Amino acid sequence: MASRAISRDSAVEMSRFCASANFRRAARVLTRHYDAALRTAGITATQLPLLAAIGTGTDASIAALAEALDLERSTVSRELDALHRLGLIATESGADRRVTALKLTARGERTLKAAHRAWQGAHDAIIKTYGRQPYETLLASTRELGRQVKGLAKTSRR
Amino acid sequence: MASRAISRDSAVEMSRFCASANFRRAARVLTRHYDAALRTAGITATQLPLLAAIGTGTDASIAALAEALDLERSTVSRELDALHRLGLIATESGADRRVTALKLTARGERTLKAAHRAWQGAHDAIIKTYGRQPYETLLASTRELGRQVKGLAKTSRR
DNA sequence: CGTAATACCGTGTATATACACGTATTGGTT
DNA sequence: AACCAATACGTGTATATACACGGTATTACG
Repeated sequence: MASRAISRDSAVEMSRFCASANFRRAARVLTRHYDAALRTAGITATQLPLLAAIGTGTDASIAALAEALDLERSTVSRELDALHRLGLIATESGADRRVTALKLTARGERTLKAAHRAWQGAHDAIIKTYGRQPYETLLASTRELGRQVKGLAKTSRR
Repeated sequence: MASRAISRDSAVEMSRFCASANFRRAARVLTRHYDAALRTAGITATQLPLLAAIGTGTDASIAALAEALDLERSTVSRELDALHRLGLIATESGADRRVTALKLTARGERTLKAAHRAWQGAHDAIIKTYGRQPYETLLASTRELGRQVKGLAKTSRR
């Protein structure tokens, strides 16, 4: 039947070219790779970007982290709960009592260092296989795509 | 303090170059983009690849889908539960009574068609902004990275 | 044949993520 | 000073994802 065939072609097209599907898939594979390496440090591949962002020393509020990482604020909120339970971060409330100022604890600093060693190994393995230059190109392109798609949402919302 | 500065540098390095962090982030942005478009079709950007894979007509078992999409079998299992509850797929058990043979229902076919229209809009918006050729290059590179990282896991497991 | 290895699958549990909604705080207007 | 819009945050609820574990069916092989 023709209609069945058309449906099949659409299915194949989406399977091959869907950006969401393909990037999610790559993200899953990569996350497993880093998770395996980070297990020794006691954190996950999802927690690392948050810990690292706080570790950069730049003023970190929940909203700022959400913006920097393209995460929902509520998601950041819950991730930070986990890091807090692990004793890796501390919260302070400054002048503006709405904002939660975040910083690493001593334990958080140590964990971040251990995580960096583990991360480096996982990273090097990828670079060795895929090549440094191609990797940097791919990373830059991926960032650019993200920026543009994010822009689409903003303009279409008007 | 030197140690503090080193920690900060590591943090910046990981924030910028971590493949997991960067690809997850892109995936989040992309998923929101497609989710918004797919809402009219009544499915999510995560369900679409599964529905599409089943819709290609190729023999689909849970293990086969997991392999094709780099998903855990248990995750596929639960996703399919959702699609089943929505009345979009049907399960049959064939000769080998271990495997669950999957196919779309009539409603599933209709939903897949509607989803394709919505998907096409979201896809076109991306292509128009990012460019067809660059997009295809980026997609191919992303797939290749995924393949290689997956390979790393296999060899290191020996 | 019968048993051991293997393959397919579901459930328990934990983390990751989003959206909708409500609450508290702040800054500017009248 | 009273008020209101904007800002920063948390909770409720649902989906997405993984790993560990256990159960059932199939295959391989001695």
